[in-house]
Amino acid sequence: MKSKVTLKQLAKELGVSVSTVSKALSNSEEISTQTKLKIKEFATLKKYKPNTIAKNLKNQSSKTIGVIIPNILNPFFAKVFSGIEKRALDRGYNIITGISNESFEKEKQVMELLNNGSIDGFIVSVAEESQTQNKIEHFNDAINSGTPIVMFDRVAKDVVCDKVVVDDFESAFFAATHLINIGCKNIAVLSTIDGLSVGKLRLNGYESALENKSMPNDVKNHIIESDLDLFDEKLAALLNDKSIDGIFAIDEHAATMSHKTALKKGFKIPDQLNLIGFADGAWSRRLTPSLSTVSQHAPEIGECAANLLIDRLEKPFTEFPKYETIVIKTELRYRESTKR
Amino acid sequence: MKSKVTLKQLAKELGVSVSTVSKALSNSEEISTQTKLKIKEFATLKKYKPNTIAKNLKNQSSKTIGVIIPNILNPFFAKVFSGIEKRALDRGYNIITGISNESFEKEKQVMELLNNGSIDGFIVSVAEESQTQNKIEHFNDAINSGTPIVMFDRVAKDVVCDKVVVDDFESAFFAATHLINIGCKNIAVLSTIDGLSVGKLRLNGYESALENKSMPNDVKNHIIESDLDLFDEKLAALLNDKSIDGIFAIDEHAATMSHKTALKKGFKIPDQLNLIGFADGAWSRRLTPSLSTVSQHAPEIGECAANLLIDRLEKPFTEFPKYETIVIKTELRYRESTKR
DNA sequence: TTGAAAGCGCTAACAT
DNA sequence: ATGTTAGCGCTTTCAA
Repeated sequence: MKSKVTLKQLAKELGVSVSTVSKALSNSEEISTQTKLKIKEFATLKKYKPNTIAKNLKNQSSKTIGVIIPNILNPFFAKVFSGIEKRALDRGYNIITGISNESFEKEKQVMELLNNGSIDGFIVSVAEESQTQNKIEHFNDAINSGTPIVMFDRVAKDVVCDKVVVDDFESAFFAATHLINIGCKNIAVLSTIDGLSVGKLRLNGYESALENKSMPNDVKNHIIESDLDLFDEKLAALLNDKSIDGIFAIDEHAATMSHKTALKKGFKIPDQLNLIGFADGAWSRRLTPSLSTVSQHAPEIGECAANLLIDRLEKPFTEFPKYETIVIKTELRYRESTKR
Repeated sequence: MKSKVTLKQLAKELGVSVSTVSKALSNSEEISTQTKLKIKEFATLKKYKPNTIAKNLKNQSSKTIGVIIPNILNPFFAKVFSGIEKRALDRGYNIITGISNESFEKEKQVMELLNNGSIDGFIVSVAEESQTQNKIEHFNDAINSGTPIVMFDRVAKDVVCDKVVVDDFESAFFAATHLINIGCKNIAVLSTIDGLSVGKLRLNGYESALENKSMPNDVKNHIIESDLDLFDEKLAALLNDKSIDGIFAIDEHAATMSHKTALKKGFKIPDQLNLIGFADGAWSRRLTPSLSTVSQHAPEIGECAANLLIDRLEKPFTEFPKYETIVIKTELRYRESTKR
């Protein structure tokens, strides 16, 4: 049953030394063509598979990347994850996954668990708790122990490492400007993620857009509330005001709930009310009317992060580390929830 | 920078032997309390972390599970995945992830890549291509090489291993019966996954429900079409028939599209048309009206699969392997798309 | 061209 | 109570 063939066994059965087999299989010049041939044939016959763990121990590297994300059910992270996986596999790396569930403790626990030879580097999107409380020692610990980190989307500004982000400010600015351009006079902005860096940036982008167009930035049109039940209540109250003609939703929950609540309150979308949200899931297309969104090119973010990390891993240590922050452009997807 | 402390270093600096340090850190009875204390203190001071790779090589086990899923963007798989991750972490295992993208080649490639000591066992949901073409050698290869597999949801019936499935037949039977009970006379059934085992079972369940209630099983009300564009066309054509008063959607695409198309065609849901679909994503709640679904308890499936695998891994080889197939019960979630 | 031997970091049986 | 030694599977220098 357990058949695991080793170099040693091959060597014994062939009557040669272990090192000869090793060299032959790695196509070394030192070995004669015939022995190489013979050994290789025998190895395939025996279904020999080199044991990666042993190889890794030898090389002091695992060819594995630890990916730590807050929540795999969030389609944005799921998409980034696929991007990472794809790129990593292409470049010969495996992915070990940890899900922080937005918890600092879990994030820290998983990172410590993995940072012991299991992985060569981390790709991380910071847990909400770590970000709001600015807990970053565990990141610095990893970096100081020689394990590079690439952060994406939710980035800790005080950690010095490579980063991949989206132009949150600009895309919010652009989206809000679009609402103004199609004629909205009374735009509401909704956020349940003001604790996160990206949430703040998006809100700022919205405010700048209003200012830029000399529109009043009326705080009664703001719902900034991270308690989701409370958020839903406030939203229902706000939408009793039928003069609201535009909504900019900064996160998925806000986008979903404003779509649902507006329909329930009898708004015609997009005739009376135009709706744009930050969203990545397929569900934004599935809604009726479908939702216009700011798309973050999640798969590219993942591929980019994987490239950054692997580049750094494969760069000799002598080269001076210049950390980069790469900004991925977003795209406004015009669907049925906004007027043309 | 690269600080990686080893047992050897600790031993040297403390002037004791490597094995003393090893034993002390693993709290061996053999070592005196004071030396243990001294060594432990020093180890924490030096931030010693045992190298898992070395430990794994020694133990001939990696405490890692390879999870191969067709598509992480599918919320069902994402949920199962979280379940696996949660359970595995609790039981001290890591997860290495491979995404097959429904491709047989990729599935095979990833499995071969990992089955070399990197992982102790696999949890797999079979790629569509492997399932439709019944390609299963790569599974048997893994099993024969001593690596156990647990399959979930999409299961290869000819592979002998532990399995976790949902009672697809019964849940479809139950859902269709519910449609009949609330008064539907002219029910359509929609599937884009008739190539998959689960698709066939669900269709059978639907048919049995009709038969059981002596309803005509009219094939013109069937759309069984895996080409999605073609499916959408056929669906639009079908819904010109305003006498359709119930839809049973066997997969996510069918559920989504029937909701969207029915609204577009002017059906009042649920007054004129009752809709039930197999679905797991949060999006089914987000639709207006929200979608009644057959929920598959995805996280439990994941936890169950992880438990099965780890149980088998930790069972001594002497015990005779009795393979199990565990059936997880589904649940019908009544939402706004069906009459009460 | 081939083989012997050391070593990656750790554990554990076996001395002392 | 502590140390010596061998070995997990592989690579790689060095010797033959």
